[in-house]
Amino acid sequence: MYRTHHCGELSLEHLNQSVTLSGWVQKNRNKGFIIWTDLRDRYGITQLIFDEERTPKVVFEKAQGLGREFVIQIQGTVIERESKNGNMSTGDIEVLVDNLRVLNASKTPPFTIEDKTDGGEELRMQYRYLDIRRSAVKEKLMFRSQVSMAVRNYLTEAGFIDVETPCLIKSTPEGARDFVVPSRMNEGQFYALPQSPQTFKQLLMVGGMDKYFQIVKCFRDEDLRADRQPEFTQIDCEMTFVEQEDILTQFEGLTQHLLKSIKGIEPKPFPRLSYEEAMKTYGNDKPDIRFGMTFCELNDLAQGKGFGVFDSQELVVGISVPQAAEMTRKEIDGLIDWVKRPQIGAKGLIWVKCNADGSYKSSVDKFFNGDDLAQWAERCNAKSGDLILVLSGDTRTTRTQLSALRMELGERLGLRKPEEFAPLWVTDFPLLEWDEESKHYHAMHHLFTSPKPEQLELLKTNPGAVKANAYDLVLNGNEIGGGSIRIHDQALQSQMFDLLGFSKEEAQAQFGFLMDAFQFGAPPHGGIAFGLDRLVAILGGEETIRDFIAFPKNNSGRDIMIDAPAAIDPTQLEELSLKSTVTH
RNA sequence: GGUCUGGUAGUUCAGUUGGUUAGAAUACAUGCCUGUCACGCAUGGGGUCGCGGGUUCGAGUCCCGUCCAGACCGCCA
Repeated sequence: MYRTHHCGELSLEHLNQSVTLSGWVQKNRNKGFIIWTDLRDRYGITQLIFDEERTPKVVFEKAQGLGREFVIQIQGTVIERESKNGNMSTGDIEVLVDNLRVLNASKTPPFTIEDKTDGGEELRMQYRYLDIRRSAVKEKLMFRSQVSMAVRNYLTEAGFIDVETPCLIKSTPEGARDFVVPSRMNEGQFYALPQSPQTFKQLLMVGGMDKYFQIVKCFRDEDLRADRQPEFTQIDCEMTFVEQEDILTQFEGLTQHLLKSIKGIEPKPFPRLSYEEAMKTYGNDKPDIRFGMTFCELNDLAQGKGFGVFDSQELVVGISVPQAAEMTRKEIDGLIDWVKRPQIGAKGLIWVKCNADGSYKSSVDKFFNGDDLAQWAERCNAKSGDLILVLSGDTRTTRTQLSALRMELGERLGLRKPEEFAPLWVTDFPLLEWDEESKHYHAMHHLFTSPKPEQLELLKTNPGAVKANAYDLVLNGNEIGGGSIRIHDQALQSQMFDLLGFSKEEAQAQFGFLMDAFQFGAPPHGGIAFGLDRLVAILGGEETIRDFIAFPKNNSGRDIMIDAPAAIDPTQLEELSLKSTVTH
């Protein structure tokens, strides 16, 4: 038997008991006459003691040879410490070792296995198995397991059935690029890995499963970010005989359950914003509503006063930054440079200081007098001591730019508090978006999203104005879930494919199976999918998902531990009917 | 596809206007140490300054290219 106890459980209750422990050597403190060894496993750390007088000589000598990360098994007696350590749960006791067995030696690890490791990102990824020994990573993985179990429990309780859908499916146009897998048995043909199990879950509804969920890997071959991996996990859900309201209620319930069971937050109804309101108020369809600085449009106040920059623009819009009037000229110039960076791309930034004495000082004093600026301040709900920042330009771009500025300032001013959670629904997304490049509409959510039923006529005359029964769940400025009521009518689905630029033949070839299914009594249905990695990271108070994934890929989509992707053997290529493109 | 930041000891980093033998901390090794827990003290080993080219009497430092990593924009229905 390798152990009678783990390394996190011994206390004064176990005094004088003989115990067997196994684990990793965290650290040796060798004082010559006495050696303390911290023994670590998943559960904690227990201090071992090797003593010149009390430990058998052979064992004491063997202990001299222990290095960091050696795997050992010891047998010994639990004794009370002479000097206790209040900082650790096992700090009252130590184990006086009688017997020591080295189960496996270890090379010196390339970085320290500690909470505050000295290891850089790349090194930690290369030796991820060592990184996982650190409580920082280990606890994130355990946290993820906790969230995922809470999701399963809630959905199972609510009558959802967990069904697995295939990973080897068919490549589809629209949306993200697919990862493809060559088929050996079908020469020249390829499977694709699913970007989501979308069509399958709809077919499960046609199959009468009523309520489905799956915690499932999805794959998208697109560029990565701190919150984006090429393979990621979705909580994928679908329900039959539901309207939008039913879905929102059900999954607001799930999210509240998670907030309550994981973070102890009492449930409150989630605010709802239409897409239009979100764009107008926050310039963003995934607003962080933990802080204010909402947009105030100033066109009527700022135009026609002789300031040419404003007069010619579609939108003049500002935010009021609380208590920022004290900013120095240099700091404000810093902000101006920040919005002028290519990533943001603003031409400039107008500022108005609302001074404590009630006066105003702005970068456009030549064009606007105190009364004008007072009106701006009133519109922006700016109080004395606040700083108003104004951008102008075409509506879409300007909103995006001001939103980026708002988020940056929220970050800098410490308003994006990780332990505060502000969920909301964003609803009434446009069904379609015009794409200049391809000269046709593409689906804003996805191909199977239902238009608002009352707007079916509008679909024929002005498709761009049609709203969808689509909704996103937003948490702290991140989209953590999105879904829609689906089309279940073959004719309407066909009309959509048409609008999206599919020919009848293409639609039949790509989605014939779905159109067929719709002709055999497809029920009304809808659903939602949550990004589990993101959800877990945000609940954990972070926005980088990487450490919540056991073996993540790097920025370039590589797994540097196993060194994938990699070239494959020419014979393997031949077997797959693929020609080698590598020339030697 | 693009923008920005970085690459110097096992590791994390410092390195001035270009100038002698490239430093610190930590890790590692050896010795000492009668209660450590970030133990302490002493000694020691450890460097192709990412790679290639250029400027210069002289390059870790300046220039060009390239590779790698990270953040972001595009992209991600």
